[in-house]
Amino acid sequence: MNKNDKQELMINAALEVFCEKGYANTRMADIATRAGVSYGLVYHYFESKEAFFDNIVERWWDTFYEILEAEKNSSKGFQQKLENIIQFFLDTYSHKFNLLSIFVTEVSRSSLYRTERGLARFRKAFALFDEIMSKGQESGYFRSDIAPHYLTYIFLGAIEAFISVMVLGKEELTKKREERTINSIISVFLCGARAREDDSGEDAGED
Amino acid sequence: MNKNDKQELMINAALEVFCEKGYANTRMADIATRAGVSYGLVYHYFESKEAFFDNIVERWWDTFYEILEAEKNSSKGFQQKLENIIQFFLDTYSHKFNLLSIFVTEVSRSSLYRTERGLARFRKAFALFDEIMSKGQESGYFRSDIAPHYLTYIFLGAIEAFISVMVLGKEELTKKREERTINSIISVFLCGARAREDDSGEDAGED
Amino acid sequence: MNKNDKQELMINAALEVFCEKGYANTRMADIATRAGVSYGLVYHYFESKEAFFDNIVERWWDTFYEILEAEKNSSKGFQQKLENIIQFFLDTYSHKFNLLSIFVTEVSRSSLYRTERGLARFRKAFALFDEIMSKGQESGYFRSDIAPHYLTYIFLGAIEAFISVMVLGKEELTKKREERTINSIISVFLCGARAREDDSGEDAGED
Amino acid sequence: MNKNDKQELMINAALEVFCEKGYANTRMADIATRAGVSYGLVYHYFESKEAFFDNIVERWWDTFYEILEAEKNSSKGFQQKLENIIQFFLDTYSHKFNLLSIFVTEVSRSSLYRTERGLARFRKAFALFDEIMSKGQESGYFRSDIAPHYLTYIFLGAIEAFISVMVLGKEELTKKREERTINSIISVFLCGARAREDDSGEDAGED
DNA sequence: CATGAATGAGGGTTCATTCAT
DNA sequence: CATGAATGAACCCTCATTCAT
Repeated sequence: MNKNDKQELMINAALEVFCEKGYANTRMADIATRAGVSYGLVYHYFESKEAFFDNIVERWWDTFYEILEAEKNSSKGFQQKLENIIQFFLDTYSHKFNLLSIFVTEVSRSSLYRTERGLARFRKAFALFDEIMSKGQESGYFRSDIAPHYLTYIFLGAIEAFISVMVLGKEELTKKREERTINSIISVFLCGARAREDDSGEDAGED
Repeated sequence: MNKNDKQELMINAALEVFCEKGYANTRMADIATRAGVSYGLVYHYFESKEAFFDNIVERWWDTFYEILEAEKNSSKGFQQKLENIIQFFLDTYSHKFNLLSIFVTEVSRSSLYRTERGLARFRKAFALFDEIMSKGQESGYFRSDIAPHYLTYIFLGAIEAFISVMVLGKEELTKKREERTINSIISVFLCGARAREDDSGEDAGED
Repeated sequence: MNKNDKQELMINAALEVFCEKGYANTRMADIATRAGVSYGLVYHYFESKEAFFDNIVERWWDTFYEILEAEKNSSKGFQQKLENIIQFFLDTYSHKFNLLSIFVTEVSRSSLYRTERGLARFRKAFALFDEIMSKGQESGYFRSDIAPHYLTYIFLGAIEAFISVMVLGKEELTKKREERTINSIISVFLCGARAREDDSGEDAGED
Repeated sequence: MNKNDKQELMINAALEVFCEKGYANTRMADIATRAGVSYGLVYHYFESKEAFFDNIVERWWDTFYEILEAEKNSSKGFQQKLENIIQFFLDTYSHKFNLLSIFVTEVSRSSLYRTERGLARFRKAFALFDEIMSKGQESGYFRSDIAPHYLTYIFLGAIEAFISVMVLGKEELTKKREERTINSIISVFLCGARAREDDSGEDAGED
């Protein structure tokens, strides 16, 4: 078993334990035990508990930045971009539940995020998102009477609420539910929650 | 100084310290020192650190339930109800910043609330909100093709995002900003983020 | 309610609580609560927890000294003296269970009995007992080839074993059991546990 | 220094400190200091203060059970069995004074042993002893008109009284004193404290 | 690299005792 | 006398981190 294998083992163990018990209630010993490695070995790979946690969290942010960057630069329509971003969260929920759970329950709370570094991560994500929103406004797709970062708050806040509820309830995510989630967020975000004159219950079509 | 005064002193001290350092990094001694009382006295009034924190958190929930209950039963229009709820958060931000900050960074989504009791509090709030949304659908105000709790998620998620950003940035809340926040959330939630046919880009400055 | 009433209330409460929970696990607050008096009042009557306990224990010793003194000076036969002493323990078991229980489970163990004062109490009781045994030897009733304090140890040790078992088992003490206990101890102490030549399985207790 | 050495070091330190100060007045720090190890190491080997103490106490009981079992099964005469048991206590007094002292002052009759587990240990010892006494009765060696467990109480009570006095007085145990102790207990237990007809230190009828 | 024994600063909690009212 | 709020020294236990092997 080489270096990377062990490290991977520990990271997966950490994801599990941090997710189950939360950062504060997780002991380094728990991670070592779960990973099936010796106690002290954890410190060969990770500087400290905080650094370990940070390492994990950073992976989340990097993938998030990546998707945002990709969507920002993609030539797809704006609705598609937004759908893709929601889909990213749903995929993460399905395939990396622990990671997303940690993000939802620990990240904004962690003392890590009382640091300048933590805040910077949020800002970076928001900034990327703002660019998408701005472009959408410039292109005439989004209304321009709302500041782009306000649009960001509303859209991301909505996603986070859905994800939080799912995570806290450990709810199963079916294909059907995925669709409903995406459609609901997209439809309300784009067209609003008001009943329309001609409302007949149809879907929000666009692009 | 009577019993309630001392208790109030401690609660205010706790609000400050929990807000500044977070639950995990707050020592009971910090609270006692900040309150200007002796170490042991804290335990005269509060069973334990957790019970103390819970006591504080419960106050938040109770005021939240209260406003939700009030709006649910009020005969005002639905837009007004939603505006009042946002206003409640903004008022809390202005006048009870510490409390709201604790809610945002420690309670909402926190692993502290993986307990049945914590989840029950969320459920109760969501249930109250769902009733408002359902009524709005029944009355034809809100569109009916979206599940009422989905509307809840989107609306509350949006608010929470705004509040979180404000809290993390310790941003000052001017009257003007209050208005813009309310208008943005309400407007997007009700009418959507899409540019309208007759949209001419006016209104609501960015910044 | 006058001073002595309150004091009596507290002493009875203390007997109960010390007996139930042991010295170390008894809080002054427990005693006050049990006695139905206010927290601080205990300190008007008793210097400290240790002094309180000591006060209670002293009562035990004083009654014990009294009976020993009485039996020492009585003109009754030696067997009768011994029976009376056993009877004293059994009566105390019946009527002052808590007191005897505390003696059995706490006194020899207490840090109070690592003090010179505590040891002095034991010595005083042993000294009184030794006098009885010595007189019995002088009078030819007890064998003289065993040091009188050795006789004391054996006799008191036997009693204490019976009492300890009863206390730990919270066993009920019937009249019949009292008799059997007295007869057994007396009979074995006086005549030994060996089967006698003419042993035919008859009851314990000569005379 | 290997694992067992350290553990042994701590156990010996604990025996000393528990013996000197009693369970309640012993701090884990005392044990660590006495053993010359760091504070935290104690918890590396022992779950808790109580578990540590229990571990020590269990060793006592196990050696006691062992000797009782051995004597129960031995083919020696009953007097020899009883002598061996007394000898066991005296040997323990000489070579493991701390252990015996802890047993006498902290365990036997202690409220620590109000637990079912503690009582079970007593019962097991008594049961083993009862078997010896019963066999002695069946074989015609002991009188049969006394319940075997009553014989047990008297014999063990006598031993415990001797040991307690020795422990509390920290008395030195010479070979001569050992003999006298054994002879006294055995002689009185088997033959009684009454002066015999043919006693040459005799007489003076009484009663 | 790997192991797990060793360290020790902290922090929550208890509770005997004091004291103002 | 009575009350119970107030004090603060202990003390158990945890656990991140270090280090000898």
